[in-house]
Amino acid sequence: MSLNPRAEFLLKTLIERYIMDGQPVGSRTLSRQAGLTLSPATIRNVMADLEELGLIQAPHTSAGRIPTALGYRVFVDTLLKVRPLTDTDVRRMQGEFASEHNPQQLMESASSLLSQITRLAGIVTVPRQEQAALRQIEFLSLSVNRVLVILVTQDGRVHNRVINTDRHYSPAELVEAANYFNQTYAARSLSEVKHILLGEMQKDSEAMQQAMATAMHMARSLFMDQEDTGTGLVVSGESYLMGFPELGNIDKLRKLFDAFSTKRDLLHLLDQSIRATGMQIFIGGESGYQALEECSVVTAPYRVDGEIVGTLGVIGPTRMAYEHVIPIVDMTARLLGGALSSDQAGA
Amino acid sequence: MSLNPRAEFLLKTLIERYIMDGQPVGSRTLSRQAGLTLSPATIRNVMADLEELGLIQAPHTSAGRIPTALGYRVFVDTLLKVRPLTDTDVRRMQGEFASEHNPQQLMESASSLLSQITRLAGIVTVPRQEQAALRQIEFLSLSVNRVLVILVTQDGRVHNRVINTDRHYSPAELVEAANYFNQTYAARSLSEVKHILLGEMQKDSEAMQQAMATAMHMARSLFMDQEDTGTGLVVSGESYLMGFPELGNIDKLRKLFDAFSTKRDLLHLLDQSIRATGMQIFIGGESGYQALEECSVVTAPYRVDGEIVGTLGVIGPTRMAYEHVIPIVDMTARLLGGALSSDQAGA
DNA sequence: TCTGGCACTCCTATTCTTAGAGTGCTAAAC
DNA sequence: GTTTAGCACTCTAAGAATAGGAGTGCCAGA
Repeated sequence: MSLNPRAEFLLKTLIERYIMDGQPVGSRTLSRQAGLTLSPATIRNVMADLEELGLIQAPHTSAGRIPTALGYRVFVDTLLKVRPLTDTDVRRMQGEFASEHNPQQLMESASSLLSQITRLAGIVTVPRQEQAALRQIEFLSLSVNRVLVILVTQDGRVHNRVINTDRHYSPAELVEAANYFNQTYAARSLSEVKHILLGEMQKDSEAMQQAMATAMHMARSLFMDQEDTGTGLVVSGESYLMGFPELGNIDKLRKLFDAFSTKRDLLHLLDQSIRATGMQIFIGGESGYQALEECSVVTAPYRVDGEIVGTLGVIGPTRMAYEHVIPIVDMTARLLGGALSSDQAGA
Repeated sequence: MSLNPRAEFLLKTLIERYIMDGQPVGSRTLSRQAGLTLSPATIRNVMADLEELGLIQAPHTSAGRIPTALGYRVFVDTLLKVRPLTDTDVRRMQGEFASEHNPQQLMESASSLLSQITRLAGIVTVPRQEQAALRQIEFLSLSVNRVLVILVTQDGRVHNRVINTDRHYSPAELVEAANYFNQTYAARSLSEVKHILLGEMQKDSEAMQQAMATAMHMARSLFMDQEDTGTGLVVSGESYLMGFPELGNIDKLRKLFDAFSTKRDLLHLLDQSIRATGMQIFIGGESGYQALEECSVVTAPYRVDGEIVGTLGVIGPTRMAYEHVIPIVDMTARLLGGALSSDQAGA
């Protein structure tokens, strides 16, 4: 695909214009917008070329042109110059995070910050419990045969789970078991712990000391019993999406909202992007999910102490102001990561 | 307002018909629907009377009639015969609750059950922490000056809060403090505890024994620091609302969704209904919230061990199938209450 | 008190028309 | 060779006109 500079410039201008007002862009408009001393006729020739290349298309014979998904792709990958955030912006965003310490709330702040600034739907994946490292575990006797397990992970989140036991455990037993657990498994990831436990449990339980046996028993109920309860996804500002005419069709909106409700598809998509180390942009159908047909998703992973633990980003119509959105998503990822890390370091 | 039986019957039939297909009902249609041997002309006379009374209205000169809010009110209060749920239905609903024990998940099940069955938006208020009685409290040292407080309320919910302390507390101190707390305040409501604490703290702290002092210190941070974190409202199935043509206007939908997002107004409304002991139905503007303009809200409080602790219900267009919705909301409230109570009793 | 009939109103859907925007092509100008 | 002006053509969006239909209110007679 060889584009001469003029064609590139015109493509860029056309897309920027289209992002601005959502109307198909005609040759006359473009010739004015571009600021070049070229007549509409010349522009038309270039536009015909761009159409040939599949970068733009005409909704119908006598409308202007709109970018195709491929056009956006080229735009985003090679033509777009993001404008860095001003210091004021950064400080304002920092302010939003400064007041929070609770990890869950930090994620909610991040999500609502994203949606408020970009006026799109903000999404933040909560770190997978599996990947999080264990910091501390405690067992509390709730009643005769119910034990509350409190599990604190390295990222500072606290998880509760009530497990039903088949006999009564005394508080002393539970404390001992927790101590054993904390000594043996601290700083390992939960999936690792699970794995080791599976091995340990093969061994003859007769040989176990009491604390260890109790711990094993708790662990079995804890890890084998059930999946993580949370949906692992924080979403805010969905209703902003209703403002966009290209999503005006109730049916499309509905699909989108169902995706937010079920959250499964979204999590899938975001799981993909957690593997990438940097910003990712899914344009239109690229994501492979029907509900996101006319939407783009801009994501960035965030790190806690250097380790990627989750992803955040926004969902909006393909026609979104990428040059604004991208630095905001990027900065939010940094800030959230920073807040979670320092939060932890400061502990 | 004196309605003769025939007029009542016709009003009932008209509303039922309108709820069915959403079209204004004309005299001819009504005369057929009602199954009475009355000519359309006669019906028209009756309809004119009903219009005079403000129970129905004509959208324009030559359309049929549709019910007014007042009409719905009369319908719901005096004409409606709810059809009880079949045993099969009840059993199926019970099934949904049987698999869950965690209170938070029970509420989510209730909400999604409501929305799935009624195809409207389901809402469940989480019991206010303030009202819940304290069952157990524990303090866990997370790091030098951070303590994790675990608070278990009578309804079985577990709350975490991390508090920053100004000095380090040893595990032993924390255990002692927790013991003191549990002995002194168990089974009192959180607001009561807060109140008592305020009193205690007036006393000369010199006179306090160590455990008590530590407990007081924790308590101050715990209760004075911050509001409850959760939004206290579980919502599901919002997207069902997009299917209704009367909410087809994107702007109206948007308002509604914003109400779901902010949740404050909804909580207000539901707070009202928590004071009523039985089912409540808000029709259209009655609720006083603009976002609920063309919506009705059907709510029922649910009880845990005889005590009303929260409300649940559905939100849908005024034209909803009340005779279906009402028993479902009622039953869900019973089941949720039951599940939470027995869950507790069985502990 | 109920009913049939009739004139009237208003909405809805359809068709037709028009104005405007934009294109592609060709031939001339640079 | 590239750019431009001109022109015929296409398609849409919006408005005007029209017809059909549903439903009403009222009156007079059963």
